[in-house]
Amino acid sequence: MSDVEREFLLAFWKVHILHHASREPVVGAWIIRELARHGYTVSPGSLYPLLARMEARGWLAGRSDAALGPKARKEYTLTDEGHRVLDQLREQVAELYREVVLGEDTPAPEEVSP
Amino acid sequence: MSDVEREFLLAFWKVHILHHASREPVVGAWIIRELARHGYTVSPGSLYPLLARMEARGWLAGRSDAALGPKARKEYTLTDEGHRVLDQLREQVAELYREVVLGEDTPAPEEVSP
DNA sequence: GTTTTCGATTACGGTTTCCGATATGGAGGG
DNA sequence: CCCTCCATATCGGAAACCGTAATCGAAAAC
Repeated sequence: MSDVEREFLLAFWKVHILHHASREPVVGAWIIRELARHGYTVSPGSLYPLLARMEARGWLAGRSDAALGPKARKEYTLTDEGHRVLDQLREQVAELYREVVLGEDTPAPEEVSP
Repeated sequence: MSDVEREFLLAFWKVHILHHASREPVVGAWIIRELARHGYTVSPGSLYPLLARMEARGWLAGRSDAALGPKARKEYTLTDEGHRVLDQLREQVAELYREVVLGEDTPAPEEVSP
């Protein structure tokens, strides 16, 4: 696995999840497979509570075939609130990209050395 | 404060810290002020342990005037290992930017719908 | 028809990280 | 000597993450 600490990757994965959920429904097991394809490991015990938290926060809407019981596959889509959060995340990512990757300084009038 | 959840912001802030530390020494109190200037709040109880963890991981090198005791201001600079991690983070941020902000799909031959 | 396997999610106890308020050390000023 | 300021350290509680194992229902194998 990459040497980049998981706590960075986790945040990036979360943004990915919201991004993918904005385009088509996502499924927990699919996310696990996708991350594995990119060489990452995320266990069910980490991912499903994360999806549940995002649903609890109103960012994702989950639906499954109730006739198949509590462990039927669950599809998550982005809600309006989730879209709003994703839009803000896009701005944050763009700013991070400009500053950290492109090396542009955010114009801050009172920025001084520490 | 922004509506974007702190857990995203935290990861972005960490990247910022490493980025700034790669250019000039950073100080804990300065980071707190800078974040406050952008409307964010991070308390000492969160920041200093974070800086200590980054130092423990070998990403930051801290130095202070030992004559001033254990609570003298401490300047952190990026180590070689920290540079390596930052380089990888830049790649991750660039990829996230391409996919989530620009909307480009990463070319994945076997990518299928969930 | 029964057993086994598979896909997907849930459960659980432990670890790590975050949180905010408060405490602390030393310098500097009155 | 006391007070203020700067900067960091401390602390207990809460939240998030971790990985393994368990569980549910469908499908396949016997």
